[in-house]
Amino acid sequence: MELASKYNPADVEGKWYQYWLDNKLFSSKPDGREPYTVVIPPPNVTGVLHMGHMLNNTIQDILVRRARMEGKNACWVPGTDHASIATEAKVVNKLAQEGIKKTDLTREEFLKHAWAWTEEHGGIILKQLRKLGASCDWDRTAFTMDETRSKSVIKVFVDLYNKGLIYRGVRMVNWDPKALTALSDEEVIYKEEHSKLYYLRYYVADDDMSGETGAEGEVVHRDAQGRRYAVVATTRPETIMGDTAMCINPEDPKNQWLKGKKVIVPLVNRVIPVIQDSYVDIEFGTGCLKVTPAHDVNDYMLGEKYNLPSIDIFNDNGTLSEAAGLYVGMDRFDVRAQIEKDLDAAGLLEKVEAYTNKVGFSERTNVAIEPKLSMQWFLKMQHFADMALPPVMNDELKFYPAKYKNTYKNWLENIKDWCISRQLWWGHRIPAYFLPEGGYVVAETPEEALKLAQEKTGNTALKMEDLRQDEDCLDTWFSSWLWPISLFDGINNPNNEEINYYYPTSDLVTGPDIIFFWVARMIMAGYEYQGKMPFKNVYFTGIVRDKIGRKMSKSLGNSPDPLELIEKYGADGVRMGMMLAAPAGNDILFDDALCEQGRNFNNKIWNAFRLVKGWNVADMEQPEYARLATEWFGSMLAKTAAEVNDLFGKYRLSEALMAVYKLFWDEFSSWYLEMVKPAYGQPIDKVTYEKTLGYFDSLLKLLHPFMPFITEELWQHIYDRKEGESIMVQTLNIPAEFDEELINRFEAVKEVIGGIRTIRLQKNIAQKEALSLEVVGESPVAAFNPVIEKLCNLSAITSVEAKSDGAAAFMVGTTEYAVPLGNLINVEEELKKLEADLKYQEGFLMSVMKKLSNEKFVSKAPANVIEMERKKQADAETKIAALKESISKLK
RNA sequence: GGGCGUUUAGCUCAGCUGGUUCAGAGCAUCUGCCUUACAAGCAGAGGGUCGGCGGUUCGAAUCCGUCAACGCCCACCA
Repeated sequence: MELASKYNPADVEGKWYQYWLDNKLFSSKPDGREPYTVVIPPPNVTGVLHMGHMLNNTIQDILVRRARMEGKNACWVPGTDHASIATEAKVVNKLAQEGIKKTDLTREEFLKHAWAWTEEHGGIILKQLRKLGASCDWDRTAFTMDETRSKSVIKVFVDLYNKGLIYRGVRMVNWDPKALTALSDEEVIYKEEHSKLYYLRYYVADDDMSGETGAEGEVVHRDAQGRRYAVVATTRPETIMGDTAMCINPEDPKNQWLKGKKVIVPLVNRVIPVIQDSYVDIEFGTGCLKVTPAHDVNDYMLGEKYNLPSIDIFNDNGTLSEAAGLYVGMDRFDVRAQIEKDLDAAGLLEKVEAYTNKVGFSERTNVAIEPKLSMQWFLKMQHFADMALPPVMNDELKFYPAKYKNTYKNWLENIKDWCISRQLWWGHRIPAYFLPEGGYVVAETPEEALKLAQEKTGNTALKMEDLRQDEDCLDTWFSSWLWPISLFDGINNPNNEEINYYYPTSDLVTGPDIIFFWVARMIMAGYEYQGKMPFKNVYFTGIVRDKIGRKMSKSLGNSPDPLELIEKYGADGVRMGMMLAAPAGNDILFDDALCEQGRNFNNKIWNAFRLVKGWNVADMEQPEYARLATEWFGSMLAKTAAEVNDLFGKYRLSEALMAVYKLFWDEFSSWYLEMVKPAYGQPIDKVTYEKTLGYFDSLLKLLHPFMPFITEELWQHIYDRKEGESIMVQTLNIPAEFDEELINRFEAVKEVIGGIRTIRLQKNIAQKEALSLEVVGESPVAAFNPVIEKLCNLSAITSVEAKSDGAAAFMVGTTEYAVPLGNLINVEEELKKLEADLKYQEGFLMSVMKKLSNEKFVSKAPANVIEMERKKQADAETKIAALKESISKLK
């Protein structure tokens, strides 16, 4: 086989992915093996792959492939999310470009467009995941709005309604004036905004102009005519048309004079009462608060408490309604600008200050949220929170990293009811049916609804057409929270074979940004509908940032196109690049250079393979150096495999990868292969060759979860494989035992070899020129002499009483080694080096002695620590003696 | 305003319940090599008073206190 000196991913990736598909290697069916299940966090159906997906799915694939190679029945279920609000927004935009307004369409017409859009753009992202090597069972591909999932959602809604956990009511909700829908609290993002604080004059109604100076501490404002007024500070002057009261703190000395008064809303000229409540902060602004029950959560609360009228001055799209009386039809922000001018002109604006406050924005449309009173459906959450908190806190269900337990706890302990209705069409329509004479019924199908309606009203003549189904649909997350169950049809078909086998799933890999949206709610649904946790472990990935720490975003243009990266570095290279930078829970600072490192590693593996496959095998005895090498590497491999195993158990994937990387590059390529490599043109013995292939095979298996493509390619060529065989379904069968002692001894051998190499480098002696090595006394690693001779091109290693004159010496442990160099040696340089070493050793000895002569140390420190110090002392003394001797000899 | 986390080499990070020369790894840098697997490589080397201060201890990167910087989450101050 002819092999290029560079690995070309494009030649192999497509081929092997197709091979895996053709041989159904990703598919999983329940059987007698232990299941390993992962459900994908479903990406938006019309989304495209970005770096966050790359990271997330690389991790999932690594875990899944690893589990598969551990002999488990691995099942990774893919799918997409209908992403109600995001997709509807896209469709609305697209229609708008074609000159079609959503409001001109019927629900059915709009949904037709939405489905067409979904079919056109849907699933692209899943195709892209294949390029990455994702080993999903594609036959199971699901969609949150496909038939099975939709039925599950409706069934759950009805069930929860019947359990009394879902209710309908008018509440203050987060209103998105662009998407024209209510949002849950979690969908609102608060951002700091530089705005203004407006101080407005509220004149006292029917003022008798009394109280000339006011009482102690009172602050009474008067205009030029002597009329009294209160000053109210607000960030939202455009809402004054909705004012139905002014509120002061009864304890506020400044405003005592306002008690029992009525004031006039500026411009509007409506007379409103002054109420008193301790909610008002005396210190803030003037201590006077305008109360707009329809447009502020706190004001709403005051309105309820004091039975104030509520005037909704906004239309759903954020323009002012007829009820406002002024500025009707204008946008809320235009009104703010205009009303400032008008108030000023009317002499009703006391002053304006710069002010920074937090404003809620819609997560999806990024417009400022308008608190709005409206009729919505809610899910009571306390019941769910009570179930979902303990298993996480007591680590039955583990979070990696564990710090997110705190976040989780905090949310659950302050849980609020979940607003689950959305004023959208793209989604699961709420199965509530309104009766002609008022009231409603909730049922899974219109037929059942009719039956219920007839029962409820006692009117058997009631027809289907008389019922009107609720127009709203459900929050997207109301379907996602069932994902681990609904994927196995556990809602519609409880206790079926699949749900019993695959549930609870094993690992969930997702971002901490959706811990409330999704993770927490899946845990709730899991306990409610399966009585069990939905997954055993949650691995929270970090956020992918660019190399200087900025979030990747379209507007910054700092987000690379994953597919271009794959083209440039190969899927394996990109996967490795992602993993090198991604310790669990830390944000990852992504840099192309990391993919380059991944690509280089691929190339290294490729070339090691070229070397090994290029050898000619001869029937000859195994040389001692090769025997030693194989023995050592066998241990090294086993040890690293155990380490990797441990790291996987802790979800420290980047460290696991690094361990394998070093094993392959340093131990296998730089040490092992160099040791067993026959001289140019010479054959290799059969035993060593077979061992080497075996090691290579093991290494490929260890690497496969991280780099599926190149490992498959080489695994297929390392031996002759049958059609249908694949590395991905092999089991990792690396022996568990290893000889730690052997590994340690070999570390000393490496030091000896390093010492000789350093001498060669310093003296500029070519590798071709053979040297000899003297060991003063017995070498503790004498058994490895054949290896040292080979790697250092030594003609001999001899044991001597005293090293010869003109030898460059070095120490490994307490043993001294020397390379005779004849006249090549530079006495002065050598002395300098030895003296520097001596100085260090003496200093070190001094610090050890200081400890040992400290009575408190000797009396309080544990015996083994003292023992260690004594050994340090002895070793240092030996070294010092040897160094001194070398120095005196040179002199 | 509350809570959590981070701070170790130029960069990204590891150092678990204090004690093997514990100050580490990868990358980057520097030096020497186109040695017939690989220059996307090989062989070497340099580089940090472990954020500051104080304390506990025979002994602190590690434990405690405090300060600082940064990051994240939660919260109704108009």
